[in-house]
Formats: sequence, C-alpha cells, structure tokens
Amino acid sequence: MADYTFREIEHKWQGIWDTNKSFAADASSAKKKYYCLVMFPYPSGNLHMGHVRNYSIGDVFARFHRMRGYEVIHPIGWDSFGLPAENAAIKNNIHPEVWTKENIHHMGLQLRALGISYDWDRELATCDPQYYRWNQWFFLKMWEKGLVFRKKAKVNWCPSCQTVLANEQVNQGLCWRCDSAVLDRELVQWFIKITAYAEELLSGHEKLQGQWPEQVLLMQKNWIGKSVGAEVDFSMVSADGVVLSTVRVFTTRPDTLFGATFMVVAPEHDIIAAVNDTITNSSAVATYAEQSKRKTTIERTANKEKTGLQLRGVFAINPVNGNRIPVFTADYVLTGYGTGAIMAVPAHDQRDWEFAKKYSLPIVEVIHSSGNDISRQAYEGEGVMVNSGQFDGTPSENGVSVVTAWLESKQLGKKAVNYRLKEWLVSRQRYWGTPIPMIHCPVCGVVPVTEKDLPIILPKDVQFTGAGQSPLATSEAFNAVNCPQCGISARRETDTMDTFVDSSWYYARYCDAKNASRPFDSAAANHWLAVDQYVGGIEHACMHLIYARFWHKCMRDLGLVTTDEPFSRLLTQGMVTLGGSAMSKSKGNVVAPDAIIEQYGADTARLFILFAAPPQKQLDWSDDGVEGAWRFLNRVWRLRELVQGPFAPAKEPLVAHDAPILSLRKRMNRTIAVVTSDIMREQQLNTAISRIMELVNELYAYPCHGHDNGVSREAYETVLKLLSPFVPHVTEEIWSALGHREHLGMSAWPVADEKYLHDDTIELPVQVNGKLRGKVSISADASADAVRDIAVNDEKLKIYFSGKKIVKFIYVPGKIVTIVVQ
RNA sequence: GCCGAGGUGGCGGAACUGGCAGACGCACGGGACUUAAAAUCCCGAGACUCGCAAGGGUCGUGAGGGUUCGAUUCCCUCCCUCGGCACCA
Repeated sequence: MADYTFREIEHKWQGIWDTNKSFAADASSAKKKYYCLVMFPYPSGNLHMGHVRNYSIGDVFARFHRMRGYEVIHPIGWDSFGLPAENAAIKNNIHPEVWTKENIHHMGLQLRALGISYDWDRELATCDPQYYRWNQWFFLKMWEKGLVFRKKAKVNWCPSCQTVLANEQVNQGLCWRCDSAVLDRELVQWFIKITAYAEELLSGHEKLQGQWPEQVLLMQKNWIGKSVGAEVDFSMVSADGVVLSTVRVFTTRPDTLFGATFMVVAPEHDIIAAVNDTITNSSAVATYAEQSKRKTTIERTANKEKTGLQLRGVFAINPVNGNRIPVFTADYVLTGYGTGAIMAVPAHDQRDWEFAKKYSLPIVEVIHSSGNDISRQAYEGEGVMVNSGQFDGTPSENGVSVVTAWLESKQLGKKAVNYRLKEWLVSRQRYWGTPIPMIHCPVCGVVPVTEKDLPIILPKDVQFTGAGQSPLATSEAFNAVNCPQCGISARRETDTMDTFVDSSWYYARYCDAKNASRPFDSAAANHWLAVDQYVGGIEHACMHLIYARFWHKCMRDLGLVTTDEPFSRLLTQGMVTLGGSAMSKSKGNVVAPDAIIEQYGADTARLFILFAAPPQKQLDWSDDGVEGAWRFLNRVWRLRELVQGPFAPAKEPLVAHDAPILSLRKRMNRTIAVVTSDIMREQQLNTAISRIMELVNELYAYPCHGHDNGVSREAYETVLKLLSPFVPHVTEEIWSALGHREHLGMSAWPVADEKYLHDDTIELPVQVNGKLRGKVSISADASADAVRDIAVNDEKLKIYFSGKKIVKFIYVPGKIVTIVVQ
C-alpha cells in the first residue's frame, strides 16, 4: 500500500488556509478570546529545529483552543533589528535592510511550509518605520515622565560588538552575543528607569505563581534582588576630631551595628574627593582608584583576594557607640549598589572578616551563638546580641527592627530597601536599530524631537566603520537638524536603541498591527490582552521577560492598557541542542528542518519533535525516530481503509455481549479525557501523542471493523480530532475524504462521556507483606470487607496465608490491596 | 561560594496526591506475507536466576541510611550532571 502523499496534501491545505484566511482573528467574534504567542524570531536566514519545536508547540495550543470554541489570535512577526544584520552588511557589503528583508521572506515561506496557523495579516517587522516610530514615541513619553534619562556612568563595553551592553546582557563578565570579555567604560549613555518598577516587578509574581515556571520567577526574583535593611549615617572626622562630612551606609544587619570596626567605601565614592585635602595619602588613594577602574569585570570578580587602602587622616564615628573607626577604600565594595559605602562588621560578615584579617583590624563579636568561633571565620547566622550596650540580650531576629527603630528615633538612620536591579542602559553605538529621537542643541542642551516629526528614519547614507561610534554619525543629512526649541543648528543623537525595546511591546502591536496614528488602539489591545499562553526560551527570563513586564506597566500607566501583566501563562521550552550545545550559526552546528520536511513532510517533522520529549526539556537532536513518527502517520492514514464502508450508528445502549465495542468506547473516551488534560493542564504534548498512539493501536486490534457498528469509525474520527492540532494537514485530508464538509480544524474538540470513564469491575493488585503476589477481580464499588473476602479466599493467593496470621488488611479503593501476615 | 532543577532499560522518555516501575516510541530479536527484499501485520524483550515446559524466585529508578503495610515519589547524608547569580553589604 502506498505511503500517503504528504507533498500534495500539505500544499493543498496550506493553500486553502491561506485563501480562506482560516486563522484570521476576529475581534468582533462573540466567542471567548484566546491569545497564543510564541516569541518572535530573529530573521537570521533559516529556520532551525529549535524554531520548529517552538512554533509547533504554539500551534498545538492555538489549534486546540480554536477547536475548544475560542476565538484565537495567533500572530507572527520579526524581531528584525540587531547586530547580525549589521555584521553581515559589513562582511558582504550588502545593506542590512536588504539582508533582513530577504531573510524574512525566506523564513516566512519556511513557516508557511510548516502549516502553523498564523493570522498573517498581523505580521510585523520591528525594522519597519511604521513599527519603530512607536519605539520613538514611547521613548518621548517616558522622557516626559522622567523614566528616560542620560547620565555618565560606568557601563559595560563589548570591544568586539563595539557597543555598550545592558547588565542583563552580560553573563559572567562576557557579552551575551559574542562571549568577549566585557570592559568597564565611563560613558554618557541613555537609561530607562526600570528600577521605578522594581517593587511591582517583584510583587507582580504573585499573580504569575503557578502560571509561570517556578524557575523563571526565581531567576527574576534573584535578578531584582530585593534586600531590606537600614541606612545609617556615619560622621566623617579628621584626626583632630573636626566633622568633615557624613557618609551613609546600607546594611541588612543593623543588629550588628555595634560590631562595625571599620568602614569601606568604593573607589569611586564621592567622599574620597571630598576629604582629599585632609587625607595624608591622597596620591596613593588616587592610584588605587585608578587601578580598580582599569580592571575588567572578570578581573575584579575572579580574584576574591581582597585589596584595599586606608584613607589616612580621617575616621568615621560609629553612631551607636561613638567609636572612632578607620576608613578604607576597597574594590570589593561596589559603587552601583546601596550607597557605595559599608560599615564593616568582620565578626559577622565573611568578606569583612577576610579584609580585617588581612589588615589586622579588630573583630568584635556582637551576635553570640554557642558553638561558633569568630577567630576562625565570620558567624553570619542568628544569635543573641552582645557587646551592644542597651541591646544586650536581644535575639538578633528582633535586633534588626529594634535597632532600626532606635536609629530612626535618634535620626541617625532609617529603614531602607535596596535592589540589585540596575537601570536599563538602552543606547547602542550601532546602526541597525531604532534611532533615539533626541537632539543635542549647543544652547538648550538635550531636546526631544517633536512628536509630529516621527518617525526619525534610519539614514541610508552611512558608513559601516565598525569603529566604536554609531554609523549614524557618518550621515550628513541625518545630522543636519535645527533645535526644535530655539531653531539654531544642532545635531541629532546618533545612538540607536537596544533591540530589547522592540520586543518589549510587540505583543500589544499585534492587536492592531496596522494602526498608523497610534502604537495600537487601546480597545483592541484590551480586547486581546493579556497573552493567554506565551511560549519562549528560558534564556529570556532576566532579559526580555523582565523588560516586557516593565514596559507593559509603563503602557498601563500611560493609559494604553488596563492589565498589569502582559503574559498570563508562560511555557519555557527547552533548547534543541546538538551534541549537548546550543545550535548556533557561528558554531556551525545548526540542523535545518528542510531535509526532514522534504523527505517526510511537515506533519512528520512536527509530530516527531513534539513526541521526542516534554516541551520544557532540553532536547539533544537526533533524527532516530523520525521514521517512527512517519510510520505512525501512515498507520493512521491506512486506518481509513479499515473503517471504510457503510456504517450503522453505534448501538445505544451497549450491552454486555458487545465487549469489544464497549472496550473501544472506553478507550476512546479515556483517551479524550487524558489528551485534553495533557494539552491543557499538564502541557505534556509528548504523552498526549502517546495516548493517541494507544488508541490507534487499539483500533488496529479491534475485531469488528466493517460490519454491524460505527464504533470504529467513531473512534477513528476521534483520533483525527485529537491529532489535528499536532498534524493538521493529514488529518484534515482524511477528514474531508470521510465526507465531512466542515474543516476538521474548525470542528468541535471531542468531550469525554463520563459514563465510559469508570469500570464496573477492576483488576486489583494484591500485595502480601509489601510484595506483589497476585490480582483479584472485584466490582468497583465493593466494600473493604467484600474485597477482603475475595482476596483471602483467592486460590492463587492462599499459599501466602496458609499457616499465617493476617495482622493487617489495607484496601486503597480502586488502587491496591495490601495484606500483612505473620 | 549561594540558589534552583535533575539522575529511571541499549536510547528518547512514562508513572495521578505514597499504591502494579519501565506506558508510548526508537533500536533490537522472532514469526507471518513475499521467489527474495523493502514495506506491512503479529509476537517478544529491565537484569540475574530456577524450570523440559507451564510457571516461579531474587535484585532493580545515582550511592548509603530512615519513615511506612508499601518509596522513583517523603526525610537525612553523600556523589554526579545541568542551569541561574556571583565580593550585592
């Protein structure tokens, strides 16, 4: 028998879906909406198996919900700004736009060939001026609200990408794109005040609990890094006691304040300049600060051996006991966290302890707990306060609030919260991105572009020098501008925006993708949002997924959307790797789906990758088993012939002698129930497929095809329905061949009939002394006593009881019987 | 170093809330069909072991201990792999 002709079939149905706009989402529909979204791709040129996996997963959810009666919006677009286009431009002397558009075209065809049920009318590309003009618009709105600002700061510089990077884009001191060691540079850059929403980004997790993977919430929580403590003011005095200034420190352990025996400030701290005239070793201090600045992030963090230098001639006064303590500068204190200055409590902080040992500073125990020895290492746990004046005897757990309250009453300090989350550095010294809509006027300073002048279009007459300055600076025409305020000759900002801006709100644009006068219509956005199911890689946990949540809250506060969170439910799919490492173009280990689609078709490719592993799990690529997926589809295809013929409706009610019929009915209904729950609740698509395979196997074993009943056809049609979100083409083809006029993908998802989900009699395993010894057949509603009777009198089991005394009998209804004998 | 996830046959992976470990598939072996092969259909299969056979027994979810009638699942100790953060006061 011939294999099924996937080429014609897939081509045919893709054509039909396209012509009919089968998957266009209709906002005026009376049905309940369902927004299914998979993170949009970067148009690198070709789909790889990872894409096939993601978009197949998303398509199962979309098609499933369509059949469940939802009005589904399932859009697609292109995250099309970014470095690879620019690098390709430099290398091949082709404009990034040309390169990008060609890739979009090609990958669009590839996606269509997979039969993903997109609403193509909503397609967008972030490099389109009609899209990125709204990035500029948002930028201006945030500027008005004070959420965008410009400052000189120590920033991450990637020497290979020739641009600055946000914190989120540095992994272990390396650039997220190219793995180059990142350098610190002091530069004036544009920032977005994401920290204004730090608390809400954290508290918003409550709503996401259970709907997002625990892992992602945890990663975000750690990234935001909230710590609660106190800020305390220490006076800075000269050797002869003259008060010079005040230095504020942040601590999470105000209960250890009496143990502060020295102070450390970051090498960049302002106090160093302020007391420069007083300290006696200012040139050595300046040299130390200079050295620290020159270290790369890796150098500073790889070597945990602490270095530092005392600011000679000045002291800090510990406000709780008036002790005069030495002041150091050391680069283990970071300028970007807290106040950039710490009170050092060597007895109860290991870092301070190491520093104290190295520089022979006093270590004073103030939290006592028996069994630890602060001469060997710091004790960071809880205990009872000692050497702490009036607070002696207070448990340290209470000490935090008690001491904080005391500080507040004396106006020496106050409760404070700190976050590790830093401001989002959004400017980039690269070409292929959204121009930042700002103008530098020699008189007025920084002036925003007027809204009506948007979009500020990326100029084409630029040179790609790769020289660490934005290529935009090389365009004469772009830079010739007059100040919108005073009208004199000014120049444009030449940096572009981080491409993570583009992806921070695209999901909202899909709701009204063609709007030319606003980013999107609020009514449309509020109709479709939030995204009900979002699918994407976990590598975005602390990048895109934080930025987008932040952006959404900004849009809410601008009155554009009403929801607090953009993505209600999240599935982070595992990477598809090859030999254990991520597929990447630069490593040259990318597996393209084309060969499989060519040989077996899109349905096989989809089924195979979904069946190979649960969606969340990393999948190391191997094409062992593609054959199996192909075989299975052919088995389904061939079943057509088995169930073909004139059908009588299935008999109702089924009677006892119809055992095979009843058995198939039961299997069918159970399959419906478990597949539905696997897709919807568990999101275990691999087991859903295996359940359908079982039903197919049962259909093959079914002895009554073709004569007195329609149960096998009923079961077969159920198989087609259950399978259609996974393999939409072949199932649709069979469905229509069976004489249905309505498309399978638009038909109703089957519902399990309760009455077939439970058995009247069950095979019950019997354990004796914890070992499985046999099985008994009982009626499902049998009482424990009845079960006991049957079990102890069972012929095969008798040998285990003879001459023994039954000391315990346990019946777990419907599950198992356990008998303990002696 | 801190936090988190995980470790199940030759392989990918199943197993609801503590209740028959290994579903489903791959690879493999056997049979049917065929001149033959491919394809297809059927059957087998965790390891060790007793038995001519039917059918038994023991062990078995990284290692060791514990709780329990019963543990892949809960607790403790340890080993390994992967991921996140990394001098965050």
